[in-house]
Amino acid sequence: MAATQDEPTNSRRAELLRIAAGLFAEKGFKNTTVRDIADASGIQSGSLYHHFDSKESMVDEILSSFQEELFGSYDEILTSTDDARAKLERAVRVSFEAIDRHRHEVAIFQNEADYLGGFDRFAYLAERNAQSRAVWITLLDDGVRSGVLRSDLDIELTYRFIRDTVWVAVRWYRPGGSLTHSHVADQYLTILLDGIAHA
Amino acid sequence: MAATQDEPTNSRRAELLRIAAGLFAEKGFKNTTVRDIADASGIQSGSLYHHFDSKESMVDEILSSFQEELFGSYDEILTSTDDARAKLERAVRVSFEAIDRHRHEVAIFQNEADYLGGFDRFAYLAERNAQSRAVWITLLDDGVRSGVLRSDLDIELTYRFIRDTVWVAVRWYRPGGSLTHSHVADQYLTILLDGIAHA
DNA sequence: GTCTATAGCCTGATAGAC
DNA sequence: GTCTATCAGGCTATAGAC
Repeated sequence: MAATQDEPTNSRRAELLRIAAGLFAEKGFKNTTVRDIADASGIQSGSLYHHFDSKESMVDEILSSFQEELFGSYDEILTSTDDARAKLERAVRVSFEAIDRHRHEVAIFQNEADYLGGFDRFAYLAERNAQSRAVWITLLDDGVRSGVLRSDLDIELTYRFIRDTVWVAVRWYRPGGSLTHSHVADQYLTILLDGIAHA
Repeated sequence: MAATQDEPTNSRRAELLRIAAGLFAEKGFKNTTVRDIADASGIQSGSLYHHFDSKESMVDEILSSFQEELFGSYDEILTSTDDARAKLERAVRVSFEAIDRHRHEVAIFQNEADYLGGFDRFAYLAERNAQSRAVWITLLDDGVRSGVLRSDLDIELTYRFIRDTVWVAVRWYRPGGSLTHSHVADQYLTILLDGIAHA
């Protein structure tokens, strides 16, 4: 996992990571060259290595700091005193919010986790995946137990459907467009909880 | 779009495409080298060029022939005399069946369509995307009009949720595993139509 | 902190022998 | 139809000047 630095001379570094994240999200990690990143930053490729060890270090820092923030939000929900349905709704809303605020990071994780996960350095991605599964399964189990959710659900499949549908929205959601993240979350929760069939 | 050849001396070509499709699906198109494909086929990389013009031609042939088959199935559903709900269910089932029978092709389309779509040669991918949207929007509109589906749905968002959730299953579905494609389709249709909340 | 220059490797594709 | 050998270009990363 990447080291988190303090803030003094940090702004240039952060700016470069922001630019790299946009390119990684748009074109893919392997498909983005250090020259692409340098061009977009207005410097030469060699100069990037004054700031970062390697291209891998860049994506590592992008992903690990994002994950830290996201799982902080999940933990807050799990330890709250809300009922099962409210927790589930909050988890969905927090996820769409993350897409709104960190779409590059989400896209990179969605597209590259499988590939990067093959390297020792990125083993934490698989751990985060397991942690995320644990969060959703807990929420769903609580929902069924408390009678908020139908008891005939295949919990594992339901988890996969929710996870996939929520995160894959990063492919088309654009912050600042005509759709707000909360409208998308509203519509999604309506469909998820009550279905699309006429009652 | 790639030329479709007749069947006489075709089996070696088809075998090589099958191997390439597996690698493209697993590691990504850009990330799979012609040497990878050659190694997996037990030949040298130079020999591949006796069968194919380029790596691009290989993925072109893989994708275009798959799309042809898939859209044939959609057309059958659209022109059938089923009612709106049955058509929607059939479209979902046909899609999960496609994941079962052609998961490499589906995975490649899901992962690479954005990147490949940038080349003239792959412009048909965007057309197929628009065609697919037209199919689903038609089915949903018919559903609302005939009273089978709720009238307060945001049709465009509903379409995206269905499309995404169905196709993204290719990331975890494995043919021959403990889950059958029809079980997955059943569970998915239950959630989609009636929701996960206790009635 | 950025530049120029380049090492060392991997890539897609070609040419000609068998 | 497959092999060997190779070209030309692109890649990450490094070294040293400024």
